[in-house]
Amino acid sequence: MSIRVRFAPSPTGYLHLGGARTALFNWLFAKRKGGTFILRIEDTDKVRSTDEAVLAIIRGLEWLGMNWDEGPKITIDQHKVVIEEVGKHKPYFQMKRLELYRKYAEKLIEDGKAYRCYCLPEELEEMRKKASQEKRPPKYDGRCRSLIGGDENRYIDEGRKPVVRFKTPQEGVTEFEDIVRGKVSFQNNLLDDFVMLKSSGSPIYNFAVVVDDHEMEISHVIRGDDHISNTPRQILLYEALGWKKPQFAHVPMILGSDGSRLSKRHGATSLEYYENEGYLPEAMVNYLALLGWATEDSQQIFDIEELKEKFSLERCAKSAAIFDLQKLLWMNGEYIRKMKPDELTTEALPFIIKENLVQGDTDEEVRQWVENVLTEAISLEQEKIKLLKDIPYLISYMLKEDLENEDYEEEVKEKVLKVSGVKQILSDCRDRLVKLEDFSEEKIEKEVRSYAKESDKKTGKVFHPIRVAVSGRTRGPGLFALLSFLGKEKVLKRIDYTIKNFL
RNA sequence: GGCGCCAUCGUCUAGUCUGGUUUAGGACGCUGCCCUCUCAAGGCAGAGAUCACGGGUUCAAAUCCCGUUGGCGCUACCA
Repeated sequence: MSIRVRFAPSPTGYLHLGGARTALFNWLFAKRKGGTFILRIEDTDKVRSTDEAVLAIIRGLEWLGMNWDEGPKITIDQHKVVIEEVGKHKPYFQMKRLELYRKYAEKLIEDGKAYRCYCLPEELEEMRKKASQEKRPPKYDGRCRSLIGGDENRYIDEGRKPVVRFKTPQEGVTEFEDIVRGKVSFQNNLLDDFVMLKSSGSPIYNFAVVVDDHEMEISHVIRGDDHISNTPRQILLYEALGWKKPQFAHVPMILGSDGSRLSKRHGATSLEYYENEGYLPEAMVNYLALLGWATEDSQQIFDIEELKEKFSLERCAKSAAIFDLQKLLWMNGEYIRKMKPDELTTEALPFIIKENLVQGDTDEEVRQWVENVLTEAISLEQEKIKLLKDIPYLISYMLKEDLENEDYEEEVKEKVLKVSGVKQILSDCRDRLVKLEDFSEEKIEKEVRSYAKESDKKTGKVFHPIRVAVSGRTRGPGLFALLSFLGKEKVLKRIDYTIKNFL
C-alpha cells in the first residue's frame, strides 16, 4: 500500500510555527518512505477563512522548501496570481467538495447511522445550561434521533433548517494504536451525537477530514496532538462508512515560553516574520525538526537530505515542546557561517536593497559591485552574523565613500579617540601607510606591527584607534583585512577626518 | 465538571519498551579561562536535574506497577 500523507491547514491566518512543524513532519515522513505529500485546504469555516491566508500558507511551505505532489499550486500569469489545482483527487479546497460530504451524509442517514436534527441553537444552549446546573456532562441528548414523520414535517413547516448528526454508539470502546503514543482508548458513551453537517450544508471538521482522508487515500494521518480527542469520533465515522482507517500519529504541540499554547503573546508565531527577520529556511527546518524529534545521539545539525534519511515517527517525543528563540538564533548563525560568500550575499541582497545601500546605476554596475565589493564586505563579517537583517548595519560603514560625524559612535569618540597619544599614533600610522605601494593585508599588518614595536606600544593601543578612525566603531572584522578592503585612499581620508574633527 | 494526553538540567532532548554498562549523556543559554587588534568564531573548564510527588515490586528502578499532583487538549452548527 502506498504512503500518502497530507497537511491540512485551515486558512484563517498566516502559516503558524506549529502548522509548519506539522507540515514538516508529514513531508519528511513522505520523503523518507517515498510517499506522496498532499496539501489540502480546510476552509469550511466561512467566516474566518481568507484567500490571503491560503497564499500565505503556500508561500510559507515553499519558503521552507517543502514541495507537495497534490494540492493547490500558485502560478504567476501576467503578474496575476493564479491558483491551480494539481492531483487526481482535486479539488483540494473543502468548500469545493460540499457535494461529496452531502452524499456520504445522506448515505449514513439512509443506513440509519445518522439523522437530521432540528434543534435550534437556543434549545441546545438551554440543554447545556441545564446539564451544567445538574452537574451532568453537557452532552446532546439525542432527542431528534427518532423523530416521527409528523414532528419532522412540523419542523420543516416552521422553516427550520436541520443539521445532520451522527448516531454515536452508546456502548463499547473505541481504541487505536497511535504511532507515537501507542494504544489510546475512549469510552463511546462519553461521546455525544456530534454534528456532521451544519444547517448551511457545509461539513464539520470531524466529518470532512474523514471523507477527504478516505477519498484522497491517505495512509497516515500525522497531526498535532490537540486532535487526539477527536480521533475516536473519526474512527466511529470510518467504521460506520465501512472504510479502512489510516494510521494515526499525534505529534506533540509547540508551546510558548510560559508553557501555554503558542500565541501572539509569546512573540511572533508566523513563519513570514522569521523570513523577514533574516532566518534561513534551512535553519528553520532544522530547528523545527528538533522540536519533538531527536536522534539517539542527540545530533543537532542536519541538512535536509540527512533529515529525510533519518526522520521517523517512532522517535518523536510525546511531550509538548517550548519554542526557544535563543536556540533558533544560534542555529541560524551556524547555517550562515557555513554558507559560501556568494550564496550568503544572494540571500542578504534583499535586506541590503531595503536599506538603500546598493551602489551602481546600471544592472551591470550593480552586478559588478555585488561581486567585487558587497560579497567581500559581507564575508568580512560572516562569522558574527546571526540574522540576515543585521547585515546592512554591520557593513554600512564599509560601503560608504565618506564617514560623517554621525557615523562615529558617541561614546567611542570619548573612550578611544580622546585619549592622550592617540593623535600621534594616528598621524604616525598615516605617514607609514601612505608610503605603502602594495595595500595588501600582509603588508599593512607588517607595517603597523613594526610601528607598534618600534615605538614600544602594545599592539592594541595602536590597532584600536585605527579601527575606530576608519570605521567609527569598536567592533569589526580583523583590522588589516578591513584596511585592505577599504583601500588606501579611504583609509587615509578617514584617518585625516578623525584627526581633524575629533582630536 | 467529565474524558484523554503528557511529565528527565531554565529550554530542546538522549537514556525508559528489553531494570544493573549512568558519579543521568548531548545541545542552546549562562559563568570562567585560553586564543586574540575589537566583536565574533573556536578550544577548555564549570554551575545547572532529589529523573513531578508518594507508595510498592526487586539484590538493584529515571527505567516495571499503583496512586496523587500539575500542565495541556477535547467536551461548538471552530478547525
